[in-house]
Amino acid sequence: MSVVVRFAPSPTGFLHIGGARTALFNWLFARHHGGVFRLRIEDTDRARSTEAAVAAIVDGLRWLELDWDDDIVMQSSRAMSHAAAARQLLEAGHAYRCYCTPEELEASRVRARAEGRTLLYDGRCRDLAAGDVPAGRAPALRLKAPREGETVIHDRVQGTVTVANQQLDDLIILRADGTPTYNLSVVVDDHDMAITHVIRGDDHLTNAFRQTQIYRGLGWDVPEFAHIPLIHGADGAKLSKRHGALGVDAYREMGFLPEALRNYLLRLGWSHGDAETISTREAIHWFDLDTVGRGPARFDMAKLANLNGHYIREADDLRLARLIAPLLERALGRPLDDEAKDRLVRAMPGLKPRAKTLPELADRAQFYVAPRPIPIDDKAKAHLDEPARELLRALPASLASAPWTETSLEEAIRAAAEAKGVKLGDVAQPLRAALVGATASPGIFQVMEVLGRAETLARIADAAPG
RNA sequence: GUCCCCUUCGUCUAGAGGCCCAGGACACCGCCCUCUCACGGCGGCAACACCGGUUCGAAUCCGGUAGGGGACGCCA
Repeated sequence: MSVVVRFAPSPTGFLHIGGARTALFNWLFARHHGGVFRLRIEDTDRARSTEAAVAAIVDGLRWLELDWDDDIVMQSSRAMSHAAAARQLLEAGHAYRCYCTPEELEASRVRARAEGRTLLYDGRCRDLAAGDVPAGRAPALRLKAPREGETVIHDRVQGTVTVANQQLDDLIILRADGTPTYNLSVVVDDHDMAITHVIRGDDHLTNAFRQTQIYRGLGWDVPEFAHIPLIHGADGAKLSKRHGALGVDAYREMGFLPEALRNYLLRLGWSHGDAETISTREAIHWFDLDTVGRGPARFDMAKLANLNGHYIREADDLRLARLIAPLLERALGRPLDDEAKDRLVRAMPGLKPRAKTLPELADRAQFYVAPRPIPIDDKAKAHLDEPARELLRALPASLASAPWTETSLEEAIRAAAEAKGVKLGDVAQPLRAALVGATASPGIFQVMEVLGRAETLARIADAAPG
């Protein structure tokens, strides 16, 4: 059987991190099985759905490089099919009209809660006699759910889960205004889109039972379900929007690479032996539902940062230079010229192992492209006392005949230090202070090579005039 | 309240009766490398929620307890 899966977010905000993981799992499952990954926007809540949110979701998926197949399906465009299914259910006797008002229903829920009773709908409109139908009220349509027996789902992640039908009430499938509700829309759309596997968050597990009843009422095959555990915050509570869950755009702005976020999300609730850094190729090759864990996982920013550091080190120099250029331009308040951009690319090998995020990388790179005289922080200034400046003033002469490469510069400066009877560090730290303006940086000889002879000598002269 | 699910180091996890007085990764600590800071290498700290049972033998199977989570909308 060929696999067809979907990611079906509701456009009420950004693509949050839990949704991103759901999308990733669906995408990996489809790619692993050579199947189809579709995107459906569940925009039937007209009040809360926005076009901006649709754009944010699409942007988020694109940034994560989770490409979908076929056109995006807007759920709102499928109202006719939903209504037809509702009609079919009504005609087959699997649904009935309910005249209770939302206010009445809410009131009985409040009462039930206060009295410690079940909050389920009691089905009072199920067998309404024609004479008892309230006049002038538009009815909602409810599913006539089985009252006895049990409903069982065979979940690819959660296993076989059974619920007594007494625990499942008659859910509304069509609102009084004729629009379909979530559970009906999902079933009809998944059926029409030929979805074979429904992979979604754990919070939908109870919906799976109700949806199973709808499938049965419609006489359709039930797809396979896989309910993956939710991601929790550091405090162990559900990582929800109101709990400060962030959108993937926020992670992007924090300077995480998409491949790092993908790898991190993948390892949350899924594993392949001891594998930690997993390429997308490997992920597609290895991923399957049966190895997804059952317990919720807590989000750990430190581990994400570590993984991001790994992917920064692996990333292409030009790509990284392009990613941080805008950050540097903002910090410097002016555009970078070609020489500066080129310097950034050549500096990247030395910069990469020293940053875990893009802003950090930009920060560490700034001295390479800052205009002279470069600012020197207090700790660096401490390395520029008079004896140190004296050492610096002698350097240009020692460097005069050295080819401007990292290795020859190192040779020349080591020789100069030895001749003066000082340790290499006694020269290197003042030099670092002069060239970088700070006490930490990539190897100082590499810094010199990247800066070039003219810029290096000029910065030395700035720090040790005379 | 009712129903469902979950429970291995602080965190993510390996583990599917003997390979486990529990392995890896992050974080933390120490050492090494070293011109600084990182990276890297080496080492350390640290967990089978609890109680019963089954078995020659249990992290792994069964039961209970405790804790955590999710769901109960004319939201999705």
